[in-house]
Amino acid sequence: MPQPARPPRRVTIPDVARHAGVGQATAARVLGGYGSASAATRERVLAAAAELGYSTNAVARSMISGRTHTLGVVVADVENAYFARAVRGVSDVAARAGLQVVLANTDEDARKERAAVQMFVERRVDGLVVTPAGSDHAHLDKAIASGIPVVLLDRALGGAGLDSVVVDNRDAAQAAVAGLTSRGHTRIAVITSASPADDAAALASGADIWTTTERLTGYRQALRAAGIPRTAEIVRHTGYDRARARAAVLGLMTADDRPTAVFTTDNVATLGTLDALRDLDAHLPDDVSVIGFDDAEWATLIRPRLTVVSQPVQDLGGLAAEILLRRIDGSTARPRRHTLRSTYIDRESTAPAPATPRPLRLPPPA
Amino acid sequence: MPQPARPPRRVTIPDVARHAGVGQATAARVLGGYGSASAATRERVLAAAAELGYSTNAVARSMISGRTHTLGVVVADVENAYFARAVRGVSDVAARAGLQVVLANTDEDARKERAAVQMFVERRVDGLVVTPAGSDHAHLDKAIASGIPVVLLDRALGGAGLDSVVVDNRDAAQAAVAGLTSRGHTRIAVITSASPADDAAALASGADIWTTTERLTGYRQALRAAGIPRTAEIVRHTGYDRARARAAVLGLMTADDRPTAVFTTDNVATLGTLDALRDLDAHLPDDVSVIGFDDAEWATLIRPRLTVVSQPVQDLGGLAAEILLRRIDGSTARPRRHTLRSTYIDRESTAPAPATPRPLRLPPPA
DNA sequence: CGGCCCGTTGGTAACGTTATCAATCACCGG
DNA sequence: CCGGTGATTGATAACGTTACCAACGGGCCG
Repeated sequence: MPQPARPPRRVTIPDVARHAGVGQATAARVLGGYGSASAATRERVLAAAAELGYSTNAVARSMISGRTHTLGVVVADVENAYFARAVRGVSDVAARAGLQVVLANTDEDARKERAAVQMFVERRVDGLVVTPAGSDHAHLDKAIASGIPVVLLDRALGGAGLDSVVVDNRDAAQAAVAGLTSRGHTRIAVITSASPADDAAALASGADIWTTTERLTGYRQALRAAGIPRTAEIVRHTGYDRARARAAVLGLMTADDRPTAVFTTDNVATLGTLDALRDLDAHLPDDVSVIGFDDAEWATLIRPRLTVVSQPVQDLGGLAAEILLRRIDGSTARPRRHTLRSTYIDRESTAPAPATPRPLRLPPPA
Repeated sequence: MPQPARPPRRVTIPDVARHAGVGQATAARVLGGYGSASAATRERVLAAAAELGYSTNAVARSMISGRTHTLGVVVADVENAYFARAVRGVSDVAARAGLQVVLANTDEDARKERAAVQMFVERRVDGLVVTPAGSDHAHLDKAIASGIPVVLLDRALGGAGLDSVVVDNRDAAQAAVAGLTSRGHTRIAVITSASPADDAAALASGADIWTTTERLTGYRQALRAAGIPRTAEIVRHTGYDRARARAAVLGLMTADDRPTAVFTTDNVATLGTLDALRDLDAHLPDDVSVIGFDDAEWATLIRPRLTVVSQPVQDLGGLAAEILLRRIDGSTARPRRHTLRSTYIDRESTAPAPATPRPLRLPPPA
């Protein structure tokens, strides 16, 4: 009888109590591990429970305790290594506290995000980790209003009065790009998944909304600090799309006065950039220097090894979970932004700018 | 008031009913979307609900319906791209049916797996996708006995009478290795995460227990078919550990009569293998041919592009979810093993065996 | 020896839904 | 004008746990 024929009637506390010859409440106390019971009765109840194959109904327990021992996690896409690591970080800390993690993927779609958050509210998760896709946070406010603490991951949503866990995007990007300018690079391209609209908004308001716009700001600050004029900025918005990133770099590198360095603001952009440079037979780092944001398992596999800004992604997730646990415990500390340090890992993909950049051309298809 | 001061009393159906001036049952029918109600009352109730900010309590609903609209997924580690893709596959299909996914990582620890499964049973998930860490399945049988359908992912657990979703490991491995032997390779190493004990057991019994042992069997069959004696098999069991895989390949390649080809049975082994070959300054594919099991985003990034056996991992997860949905719907079809086809992607990392293999040495540290 | 405190025990009321069922009402055909 | 049919409505009983409270008995202090 390998798969369930029909949901068999489940053993409940009254069943166990009857079988053990004690009152319901007593059996409940023993099985629920609360209140008091003599050693003798405890043993009788436990024996009866084992004999009958009793298993706690966590749903009923949640119903009354108001706790589901569950954390909702809303990310763009678990398939992306970045989010996978973050989820793992949340999951580990949560598991240690006896909570489980429920997952939702949004694919950066604000509608899906709202639906997921609402579903989590209905499920009465104990806390919510969200990587917001849009700047609207009405749905998150509603969650909080209904008693569910929320922590933003990777993106801060300035002024929303929410806890958030992010890395020092601007400083890290600035330091990385400064390393490029100090080596004589003046034509430095940045490939980013930030949308042009967000970029423009950030630029106009002076306030950074997104992780990626923060990194762009860092890039711009570094250029300015090196005395490079604004007109020499080379920014390509390629969305969250490896092929578009490749195409953009291809275009950039085959034009006159091509960039001698590329800075990418996320892993997908990095992948697309390296695709293009490989296809162009570019020799890294002599022809082009590359710095990627976010480390990857393959970063040390390619030649030259990729220089990156490495983020403590798992810690980010872990910290988010810890903040949530504290809030669940009743903390009413003022919500704030928690910033973790990223580290610059200098490997082999940067070099001084070539005096006269070698022209790059796509070889004709064989 | 950014984070919840204190869990506010929640609006319930009786509240809405009172406010709308109708009976509880009527309000419940409207809000629950079942039974009948006149257009006028429906509107009144909905208005009252909106005004009061009512939100369904899914826990109470589950309590009575017996459905949690939740799937439990037990994997070794979401951080691993393979499992991340599988989880995504499950999640997508589940989401389309209105179910959410609860995640548990086991790190291949059978104890953690048992704990996770038990927790899922207590939570009354509607179904369970499990990547079993050990061959013991008592805990899974218990889940099924309690009415929760289970589908095994990636690993079949022969004879357990469970549904499982796997790829054609043996055939795919055999075909891949046969491609090597047909190109004149006779010294072909395999780097695997399978434990020596499991390998020996599989070899002795003739039955394959694990995905990885199946791939080993395919390797052995290919060698036999090519007339290569058993004594010429080169198998290294490196566990689930990139560094150990690297060390093993380092040892293998610097010995006399080194292998001219390496076949890896999983991505971690592939990574470690490529680490070693890069450190040895091996020239792929002339010095060594490499075939990896499981494709990766970086496989086309390295030079030469890596030849792999590609698995439809996301489909694997999706199919597992579909089977579960059918079982939840009441299907009592005989449990069986569902095998999906993997595809051999011939890229650039294989070549004919060199007549006289160039000796490989680790360059002295600079 | 009486009064009191405390560990133990069991009955029963929550928790917030859905399920069941009887009652009511309007409408229709005969 | 009456019996019947079907839609609409509301009271009330589940679901399986934990919370609450009163009752009981033994030991200890005064």
